[in-house]
Amino acid sequence: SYGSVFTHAKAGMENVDRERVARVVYDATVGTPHHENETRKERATSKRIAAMKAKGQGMTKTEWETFGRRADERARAMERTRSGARKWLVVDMDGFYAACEELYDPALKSVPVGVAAGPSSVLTTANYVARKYGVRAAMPGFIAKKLCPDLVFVKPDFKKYVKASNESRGVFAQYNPDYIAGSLDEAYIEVTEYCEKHDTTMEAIAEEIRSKVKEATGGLTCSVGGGCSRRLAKVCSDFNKPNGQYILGTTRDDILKFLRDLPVRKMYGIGKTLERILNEFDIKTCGDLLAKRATMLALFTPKAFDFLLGIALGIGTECHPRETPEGSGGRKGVSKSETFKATADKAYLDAKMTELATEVALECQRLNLKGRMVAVKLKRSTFDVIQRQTTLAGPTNDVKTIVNSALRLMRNENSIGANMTLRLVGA
DNA sequence: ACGTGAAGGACCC
DNA sequence: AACCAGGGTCCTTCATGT
Repeated sequence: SYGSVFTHAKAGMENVDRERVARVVYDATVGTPHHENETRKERATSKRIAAMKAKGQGMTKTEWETFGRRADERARAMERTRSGARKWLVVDMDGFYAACEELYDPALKSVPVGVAAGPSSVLTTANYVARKYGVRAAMPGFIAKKLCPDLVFVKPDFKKYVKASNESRGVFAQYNPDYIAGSLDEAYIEVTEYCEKHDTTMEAIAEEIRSKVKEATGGLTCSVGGGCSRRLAKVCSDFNKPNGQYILGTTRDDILKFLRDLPVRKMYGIGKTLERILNEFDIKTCGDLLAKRATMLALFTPKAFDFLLGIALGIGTECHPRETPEGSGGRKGVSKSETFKATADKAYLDAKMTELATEVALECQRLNLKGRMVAVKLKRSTFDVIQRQTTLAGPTNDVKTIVNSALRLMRNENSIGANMTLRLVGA
């Protein structure tokens, strides 16, 4: 199953020869430390699946019936919270970084483009020409080059992206200044009040936003999804990508029909691993998820069950995160990390860690934030990650305190495992 | 039984 | 020949103390 990250459907990749992509990825990576590490993680997942299956098989018929009744009860309880009253739009820019680069150099439009820091680092974005070859975001440059030898690499230039992002945000603010910026290229906008006040619809606003964003950015396109919750709007934003929109109805019937055949992998929060686990229990779509709710309740943790049931029913995330206790806090952390040619040189690693920890402290000062905990992240040449953390006496953003804590945490590890060869450090 | 800190991971863009 | 980011959030598990 290795490589499934790069073969699952993504906008603009419908006609890609997935077999070929899988083969090229495999041939290019088999035997590398990264591949070994992926295999290790897959084995851990296999073990987890085996434990879940054993637990399921060990349960009696009576126990299963109890889980069935309780799962039904949870579903009924969740149903009671269903409300189609809110109207959410999600705007997602199409191939954002690549599209920004094309704006400055239109010649790029007709050639395959990958935006990456270097030809061997991972792509942050691929334009739609490149996607035809199976090239996509998160793919290492050297594999992308194998799939598409003519691929043109462009280094990311965040000034361009911030500018375009601000231009698009000016449009979002017209509909709700309290929009949620998911990232530079994505926003959640609640338009319930706007629709009410201006007697309009999500469809009409989505059209407006798409044309205004194109205007404001000088030609960038975006896709818009709409629905009665952030979750549903988000999944809809991908439905007619690129340069399209899809507004889902807000009745229970509309939602369940939509979800019935929707692959679970499309939902925010379900990635490669969870997809694999669910597949093992014959769950491919959100409809399957609903049907197998008793299994979910029996085998997943309570939080995970609630999350999955919410997906299956299309309930949850109707409100702004600030309306919930958990979401009301601000920034949780500040970090800096860097990958380099793997080395065991202690002087080099110390210098790197000092540099990064200093940047973190300065960034905290700039943001007027203080931290109660310092953590370091070390990635070995074998790609396994070591994290070490320490709680401070009190909140601080003092450079010396943060640098010394980070160095102490790293040196501690270095003295235990002789010859630790690292390819990344971070604080 | 429960809160808390630490470590590891999954996931998102 | 070798080459797989960097910024985040959240959850789970385990050890530990009360």
